[in-house]
Amino acid sequence: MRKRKTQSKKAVLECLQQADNYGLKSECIEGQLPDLNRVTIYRILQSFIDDGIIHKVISNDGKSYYFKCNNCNEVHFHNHYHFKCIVCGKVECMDNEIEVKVPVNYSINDVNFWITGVCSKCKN
Amino acid sequence: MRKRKTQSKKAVLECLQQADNYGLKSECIEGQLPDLNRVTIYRILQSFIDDGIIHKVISNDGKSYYFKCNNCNEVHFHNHYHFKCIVCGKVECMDNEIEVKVPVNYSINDVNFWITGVCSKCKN
DNA sequence: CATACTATTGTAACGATGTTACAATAAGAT
DNA sequence: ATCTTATTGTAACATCGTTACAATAGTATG
Repeated sequence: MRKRKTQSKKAVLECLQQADNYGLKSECIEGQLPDLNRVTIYRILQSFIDDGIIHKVISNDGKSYYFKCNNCNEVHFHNHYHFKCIVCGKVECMDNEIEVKVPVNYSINDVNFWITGVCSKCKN
Repeated sequence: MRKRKTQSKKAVLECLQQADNYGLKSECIEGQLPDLNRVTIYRILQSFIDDGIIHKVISNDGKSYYFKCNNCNEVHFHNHYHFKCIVCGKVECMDNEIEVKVPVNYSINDVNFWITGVCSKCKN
């Protein structure tokens, strides 16, 4: 028998889908699904990552954010950045590509770019 | 009375200076200075940050790395990246600047760029 | 539908990283 | 040499995440 479709997984996935291109902290999912155990949420998130449904990015404050994958069908190489607004606290997955150059004989496996600032909605 | 020069601070600073442009984890400093208390090391590092002598960058695995400041005399705005080698595990502060563009009406306060890969020393 | 198998979940405990409170120690001004 | 207080050590706590194990619930089969 393989993976099962459970109420818990469905609920977590809905949370992530509603967040759109905004990332969610595990803590935030806990808040939205108080009936689900903390450990269960971590396990479900990890299983989604294994399935390639979501990806996890660690922010510049050391906390994990989970994103529903939209455009990264096959490859999970992200040469774009994530933006965290210091006013509303929301984290956005930005499409803008970033050109990356490393010295000769250095090779790249993965990148993790964070920009902190104020988003357009909070700028007035 | 102001800040005092202590043996402990001297020892921690030496660790950081020896590391050159490589960053150190608090854990690593603990290993090099077993006589110093864990809490003391955290406090000394924080005081160095307050003094502008070092800066702290959180890596893409969520761990803190501490760097002795070399070129960032006044401003601590880092639009360069940090490179972590997946073979030797060392973290380097890279000089290469990265051009950052954000959408209209977004403003930047800080950036945190990490690249994971293999450094030239580990490539063979 | 009833049953059996086992993936999933809840509970408790642990581990790693970092912080706080408070008493003991030591830097340095007098 | 003494006194003030910044610094340190100890213990405890906080957060985020993981592990072990028993209880629960999907789902494949009769």
